[in-house]
Amino acid sequence: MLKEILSDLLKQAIAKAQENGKLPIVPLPDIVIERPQKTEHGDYASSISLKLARAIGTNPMAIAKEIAACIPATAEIGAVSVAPPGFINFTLSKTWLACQVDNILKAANSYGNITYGAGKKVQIEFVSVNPTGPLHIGHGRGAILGSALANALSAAGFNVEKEYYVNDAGTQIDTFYRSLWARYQQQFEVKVDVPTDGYVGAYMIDVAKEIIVEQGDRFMKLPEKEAIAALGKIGLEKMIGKIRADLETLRVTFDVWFSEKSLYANGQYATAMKLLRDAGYLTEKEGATWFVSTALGESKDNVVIRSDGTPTYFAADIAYHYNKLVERKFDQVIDIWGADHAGHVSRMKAVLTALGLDPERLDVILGQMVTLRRGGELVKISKRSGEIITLQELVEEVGADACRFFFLCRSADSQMDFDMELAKKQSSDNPVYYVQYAHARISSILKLAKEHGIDYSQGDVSLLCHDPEQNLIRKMITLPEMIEVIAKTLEPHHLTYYAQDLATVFHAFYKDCRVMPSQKSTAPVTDEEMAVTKARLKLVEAAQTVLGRTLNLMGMTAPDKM
RNA sequence: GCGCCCGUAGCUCAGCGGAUAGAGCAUCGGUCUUCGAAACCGGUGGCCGUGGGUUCGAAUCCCACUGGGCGCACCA
Repeated sequence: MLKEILSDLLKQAIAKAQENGKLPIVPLPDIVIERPQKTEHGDYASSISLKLARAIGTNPMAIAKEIAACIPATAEIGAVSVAPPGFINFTLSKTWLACQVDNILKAANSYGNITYGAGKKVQIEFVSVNPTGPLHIGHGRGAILGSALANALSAAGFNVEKEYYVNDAGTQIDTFYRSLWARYQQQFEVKVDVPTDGYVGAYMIDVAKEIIVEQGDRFMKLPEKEAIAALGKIGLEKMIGKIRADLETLRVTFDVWFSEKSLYANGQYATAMKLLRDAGYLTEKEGATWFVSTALGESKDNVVIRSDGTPTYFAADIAYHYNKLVERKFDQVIDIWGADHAGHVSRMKAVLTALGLDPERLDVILGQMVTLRRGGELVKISKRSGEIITLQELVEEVGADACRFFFLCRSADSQMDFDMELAKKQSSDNPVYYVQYAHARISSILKLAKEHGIDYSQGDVSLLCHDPEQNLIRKMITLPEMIEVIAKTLEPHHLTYYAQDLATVFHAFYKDCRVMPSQKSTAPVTDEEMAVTKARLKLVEAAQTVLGRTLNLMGMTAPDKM
């Protein structure tokens, strides 16, 4: 990647300057290559001389000049300059930039892929909502974050597995079973109430009705205990099926649906608990078993096994993470949780330490709360009043593409407003359409070229030397850098900004540079004009590749027409 | 009380140690006889919550304060 090439060049230049006695030998700080905000400062810059100035004790401008003088000429660099207070600025070579168009076309849909991840096994676990109710909009944010991050990490060279942890054990499942049994009986005019702690939502009635359509009243004839278990199991499958279908309409899919129950069946729960006990991190208190998190600097201990002998959610999660890191040997595990689970993070990390694992192997991304609005008006999403807007309703109203873009365009750790009115607008106000429109425009140019039978495969990219063309190429070649940033920070929101920037430079190019020869003109097309057309068609196709890839990473469609 | 996240343009938010702080929307004004005007160009608009500190250099790092959100169960 360019940044590495430049930082290597600087390293060599400094070494050379030191050999020549132009610079004293001092310990080298990290060489950071950054992108200047102002275009007149070039494409890349380094402040290395400002940092060296401290150690050397002379003025940074002089140091910068010495270093710059030792930078050898390379294909990539067009110019090196020094600017106060001591920056070394690099401008990319015009011919090198133009050549990148051919590289992009050659790489096609793999353009942007990098080797940063080195094939490391990464698991991203997200959504993982209890299968006891429908997904709401907050879950949508986690779903999109996870699926886009997975795409980006794959592009960054990681071996990624997406997982949904199904909480199919524990008290909430028992409650779900009893609630469903009540709704089922009600369909047969039995006077029973949904348990007071139960799930009262109308969707439970729908599930009960569905089961009756498929299986009739056969559960009414079973002993109650048996009926609850059998009915519940079917209901649970149906709920999971609904969740899966909801997510699929958002183009969110998983490689593994992992059952919590399986941790008890295969003995891994017991193994994890034994490891903690042997390491001295479990203690009995008030009839329950506690994880002694205070021994690891936490503010309080946590119950792992209740006094009635049942494991808590925390205990299951301990076994689950033991399974991920020890049994399945993921190099890195990323959990995406809602902000309401923030308190769970440090506990979970403490558990890993207690199990003798490196807590750095676990990253937790907390998606902050989402508020819904229509234009200026807040949409209440109170569970109690039953006004809750489900994820399904949101997707139906605004569409999967807009949903994905809007959930993605804010960093996970800031709360977000989701404006349904804006997301639905089919106009320039809406960034979703702005980006997709650029793609459609490109398709339409390429279609026109095809209709005219123009074969541009031999187009000469060195003709692409005008500013609008070069600026477009400049933006395109930062795709790999952007992917690396996401891999390092686990912040997929950069995708949306990149997509908008790319669309902007494309539209600017389109305005300034005509691609196809004018159809209205009566004069015959000259050879020079045709050569430019062919070069620009290559550029346009490359732009489509990069924009399409970006949309693809966001999980959005790249339409040929709108 | 303790912990985590946030406070940047009228609004929604990027930027998270570098050069004159950015985008979209809103607002004001320009641009269609030629590849899609769902587009482009320009103007207005900022004590980057407040106060200290570190640094050659701070919106960015540290401390205190302040406003908002979320946690602090033998719930998940």
